[in-house]
Amino acid sequence: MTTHYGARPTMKDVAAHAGVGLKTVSRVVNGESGVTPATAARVTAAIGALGFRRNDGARTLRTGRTAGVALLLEDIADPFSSTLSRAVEDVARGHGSLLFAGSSGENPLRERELALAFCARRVDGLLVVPAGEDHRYLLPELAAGIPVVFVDRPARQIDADAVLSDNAGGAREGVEHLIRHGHRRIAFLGDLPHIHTTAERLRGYREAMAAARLPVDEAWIASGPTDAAAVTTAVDRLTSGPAPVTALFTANNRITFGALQRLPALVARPALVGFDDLELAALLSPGLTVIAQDPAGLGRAAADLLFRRLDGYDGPPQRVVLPTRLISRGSGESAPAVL
Amino acid sequence: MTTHYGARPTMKDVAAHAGVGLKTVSRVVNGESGVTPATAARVTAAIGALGFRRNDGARTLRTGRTAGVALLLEDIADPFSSTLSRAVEDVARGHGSLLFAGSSGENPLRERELALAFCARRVDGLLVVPAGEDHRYLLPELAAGIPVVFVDRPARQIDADAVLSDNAGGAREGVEHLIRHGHRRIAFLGDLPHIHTTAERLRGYREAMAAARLPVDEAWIASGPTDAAAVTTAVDRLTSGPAPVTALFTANNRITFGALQRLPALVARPALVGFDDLELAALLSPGLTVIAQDPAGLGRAAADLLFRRLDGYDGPPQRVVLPTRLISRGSGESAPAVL
DNA sequence: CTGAAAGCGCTTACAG
DNA sequence: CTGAAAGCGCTTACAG
Repeated sequence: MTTHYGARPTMKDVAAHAGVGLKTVSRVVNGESGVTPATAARVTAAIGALGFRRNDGARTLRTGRTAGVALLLEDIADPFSSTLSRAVEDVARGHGSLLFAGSSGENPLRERELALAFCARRVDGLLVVPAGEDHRYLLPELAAGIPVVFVDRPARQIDADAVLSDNAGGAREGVEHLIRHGHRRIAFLGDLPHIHTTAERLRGYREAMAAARLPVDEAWIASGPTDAAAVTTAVDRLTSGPAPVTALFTANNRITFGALQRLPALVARPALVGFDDLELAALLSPGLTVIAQDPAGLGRAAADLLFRRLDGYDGPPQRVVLPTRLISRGSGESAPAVL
Repeated sequence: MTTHYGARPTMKDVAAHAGVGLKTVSRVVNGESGVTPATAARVTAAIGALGFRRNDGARTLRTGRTAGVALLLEDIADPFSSTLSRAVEDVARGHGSLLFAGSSGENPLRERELALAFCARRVDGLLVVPAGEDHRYLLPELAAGIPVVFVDRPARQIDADAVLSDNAGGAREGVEHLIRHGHRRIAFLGDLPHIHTTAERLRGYREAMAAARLPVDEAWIASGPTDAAAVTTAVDRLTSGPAPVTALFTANNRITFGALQRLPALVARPALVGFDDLELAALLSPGLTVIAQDPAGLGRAAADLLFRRLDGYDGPPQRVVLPTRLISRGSGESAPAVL
């Protein structure tokens, strides 16, 4: 090892060390044909001796392809996001591509900042679980040929590829399930109302209630922050008073989690169906009934679409919708405590 | 927008459009001083008109700093990994750095492949949850001044920074807890034995047993694959026969998860303490007693150390050990069913 | 089979 | 305050 601390050998150094031209080193490094075994051996030896590693940044500058894609999530620490992320990584790997990951934290400014930083790195493509309300800032990138696929929520103000869950259909199925078990007073607990998935799931809730000709008291709809304290407050309000609800539909995993924490403290435990599965759901008593999404499927479908675009597919923006799945485990099958 | 599909405007294009020199554009883009407001305005207008975005790859080539760090995990979909990842991301963000993430899948070849790919991108630094047995392949990178910090497990065959949990101490505390509640026949269920954390946790188990002068039957130690089927088999074997164990110490979250699935099927439910916390642990019946690690703390400490190195700190390789925490919730406090 | 020249899009040093 | 030249480490297109 003759490298100095902080200095990396370049192809030029390798060429000098091996006594060949720069282009010959390039050929060996890239496995191109047309180099005699003897020459190649000299180059290989020099590479080893100097600890040379090609600078892919320089390569990118010349070839234009980064071999990297970026994934923008709400929060990588959330199980939904991390499962999706892993699926994307696996697809990217199959295409020889590395993954940049960033968490927007549901902050539109941060989303934009991250997306543009990735674009400045000239990633080959972008996968975005959007937080923002306006994605026109991506127009120059799209015009420059960087494909962008939206995941979980569609783009706003621009027409772009999107891979989504059947949010309305899933919520409808969940609420129908509660109705089928005798519930008529059913609460909807959702995330912030402007979020696309919240709106869609609420739509599914309303559709199910309407289809069963059940009136909806607007007081049954709690859409807001999803921290434990907020959910506790909402659960307490909904399950108390003269005419409490007998069932809860919790519209995402954080809300379900919050509600589960609170339920044991209640006198009459309401039935519960949650949107999104939780890992230990089957081990609770009662088991947790959910509308399960397929985060890995979303990630795969989105990444597949992105790489098809990178391979030249040039059709109009697509919208892919993946089905959800009802999993009955007990919490959603109890009859109303009060009739 | 006058950009053509697939073509990105460069500083040269902006300069021509604004009727200024290249360097003036560079100054405006980078917010350097010494440009009249009028000139700056012309440049800014040209940037907007052309949809120009600086190519950070080209910038990197000249400056040598990538403003990106890489994080190599076992599996980003695992809650431990994803929480750690988010903490690293937050620290990186504070330093203006983006994050590359990759999952090695506990495969040494894949780890090496990913690490070298990140190095070829000339990331500023590397954070590694190692899967491999020999990290000498990183020597040229370290020599070139790329700092590498190992997380959760130390490097092998090289001397490098490492941020670890107190695995032996945590396991010892968990097993002592079971002993304190009357258990004498305690099983250890671990991951593959060659993994550093497995070995350390087993060491803690043996220390606790020895300190209490309890004999250890080697048949009580099951170290191997952590899939549900393997864990089920192990649990069944350990809890049956003429002299079953009365308590289980499950040495990571996947094993705890597998054991929890199986316990309801057993006649006599053994006590259980798991290493790593699970999200719904408090809602199970009985609640799950665990030795909790601090994955976010590990990520933060490792990232802090990495950025200190990037800021010039040049001390000898450090080893940081973070404490674990016993959380009693019920499953670890039941007395032996059989005495 | 081999290599010298030009250029990718920036920044660094320098000169006006 | 402004810009022309050189160069970062590679690959592309050519020539021998």
